[in-house]
Amino acid sequence: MTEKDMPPRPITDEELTKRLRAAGLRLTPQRLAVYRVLVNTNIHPTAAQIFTQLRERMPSISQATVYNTLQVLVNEGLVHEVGDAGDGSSHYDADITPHVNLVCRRCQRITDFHDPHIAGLDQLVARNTGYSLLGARLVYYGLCPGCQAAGEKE
Amino acid sequence: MTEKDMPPRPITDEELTKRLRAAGLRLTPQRLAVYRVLVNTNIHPTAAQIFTQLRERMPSISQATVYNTLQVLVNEGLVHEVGDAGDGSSHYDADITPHVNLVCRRCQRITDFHDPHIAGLDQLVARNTGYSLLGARLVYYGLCPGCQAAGEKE
DNA sequence: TTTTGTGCAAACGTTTTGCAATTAT
DNA sequence: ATAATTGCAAAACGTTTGCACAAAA
Repeated sequence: MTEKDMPPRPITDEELTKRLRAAGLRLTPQRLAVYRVLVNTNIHPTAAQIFTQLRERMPSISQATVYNTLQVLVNEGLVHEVGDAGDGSSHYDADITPHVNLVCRRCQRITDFHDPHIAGLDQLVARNTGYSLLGARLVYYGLCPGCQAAGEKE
Repeated sequence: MTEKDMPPRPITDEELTKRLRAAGLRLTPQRLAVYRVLVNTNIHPTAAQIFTQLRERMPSISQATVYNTLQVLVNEGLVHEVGDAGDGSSHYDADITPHVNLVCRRCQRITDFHDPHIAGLDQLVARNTGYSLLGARLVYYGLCPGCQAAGEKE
């Protein structure tokens, strides 16, 4: 078993708190909750999905707070905005390492693809364009393997 | 003078018509006009910008037609949707060759960056994810050289 | 105590839709 | 002829904002 197959060490609230503080943000229960949802999911949720999920355990939270908080987290670089996945609303990702997002046009699911070459692209762009880069949004659209198989049957 | 420095051969209506027909689309003056605007600009306009520009020479065109047409062109793969550039609306690009879009967070301008490695990334993703790819949206955010210089003065 | 964030509701701007008239094939 | 596209207006949708109150520093 190699390292990449190991289950990820769960990220503690302590760690998340540290990151929020390091970004110069005030620590509110809402902020921590939004960030925690995003860190512990792999579905790349929308603001509305985060709001719905949080409301169960935090019934007083408002939609505006979720939107505002996401804006703050994105501004501080703690979270990436993946953008629209074809459903009209923006999706978010707490994985801020260089990687590609894959959007399936059929099942609308978003997955990650990590590869060392992607950091290389970042460097290539920075070196050749003169931009000082603040972030990237690398998204491919297509049909995931499952939906390709399903498509053949119909 | 190398080929990449040569002025691009202007794209004729004939050529655009051929592409629309090849995609199985009916040829309407509105469709050709929207496509022509997109092919002949490098500003990666929004639907609203295209609408405003077209209205000068085609006063009867409606906003809905521009939106519908863009949807059709994107669906047929003739045009790429770059997405939101931080201004709340979606930008479009008639250059469908593999390339990166650079969005300046300060002046909001979008430019293209072409490099052979980008087609390589497409292949890498296709090979390693099992997706059948339909399109890509590769966007970097940052400060363009001009805005970096301007920023230092303020 | 001062500053920042929250929650609510209303507002905003972009994009989509229903439908009758028009146009492309 | 018939099937698709247009234009208009209205609607829908995601997102943002103003403001009074609450909470964090």
